[in-house]
Amino acid sequence: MTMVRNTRQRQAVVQALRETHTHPDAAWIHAQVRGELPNISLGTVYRTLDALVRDGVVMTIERAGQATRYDYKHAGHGHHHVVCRSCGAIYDIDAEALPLPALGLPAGFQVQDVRLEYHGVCESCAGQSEKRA
Amino acid sequence: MTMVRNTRQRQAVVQALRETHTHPDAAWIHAQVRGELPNISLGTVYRTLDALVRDGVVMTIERAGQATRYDYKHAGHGHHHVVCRSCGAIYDIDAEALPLPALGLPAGFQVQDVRLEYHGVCESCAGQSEKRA
DNA sequence: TTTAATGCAAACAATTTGCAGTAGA
DNA sequence: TCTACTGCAAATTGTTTGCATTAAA
Repeated sequence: MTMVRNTRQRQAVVQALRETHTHPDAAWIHAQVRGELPNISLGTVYRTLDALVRDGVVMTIERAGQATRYDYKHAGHGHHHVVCRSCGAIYDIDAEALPLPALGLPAGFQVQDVRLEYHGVCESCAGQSEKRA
Repeated sequence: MTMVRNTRQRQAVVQALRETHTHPDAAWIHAQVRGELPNISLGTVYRTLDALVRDGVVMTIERAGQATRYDYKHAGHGHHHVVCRSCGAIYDIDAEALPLPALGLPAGFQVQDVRLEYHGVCESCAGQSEKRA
């Protein structure tokens, strides 16, 4: 019943995510996609990204106040994230072994996404005491 | 040189965090602490929480758009979080073995916090298709 | 045709910030 | 005393939403 439409906007957002190896935010994706669809709205980008997250195609790195960063789940490339709290840089760590669903989950809980994040300060930020990003 | 003062506001925030076993947000903590310090501002609560996170005393569960939830790191109680994307409920999972810092971190990166989160839908939300929280 | 998805703009909500006054050390 | 911290209020900023319109199926 819930029918999903394969719109050009959705295609463009997915393509933009596939093509980058960074961890872009909604505004970056919006700017990117505008190259092809000049009238696409930021609202649509957000709605599309939400749908992709629900579908499990994309995962997020979320920080209070900061813009959410999106990460297309390329097949086979399981990885975790290293987040610099100072400059906001995000690095990938290949997931040798995924810390898959533990025992002890609440009864009936359906896991959609497992995220392992290392938060801290990157080398250059540790050197100088830099500002936020 | 950077001197930290042990103010009553800071004490009250820490105490409030210690006393609860939930994962409160800044507004809840603010309301709580007002019992003792009626004039404490929400801004101060935020600044204090930021400091506690920097000190490694408190960790956060962050969700875009949603209020950040704070979690006092009780000694010995290593645990991970299970987050319901629908109702926002947060459950704890005891950390049998902490997935400690992996090999493969960027050179010079100083890890301050490791977080393992299971995102998905809790049992009751899965039953009905409920709304966000 | 049918209705999910869009663009636009306004609305929201969480968080941050500037500044003058307060209170730890 | 000295200056980190506070309260207040205004300002930011990421994200969401209502609604009339458009375009997939």
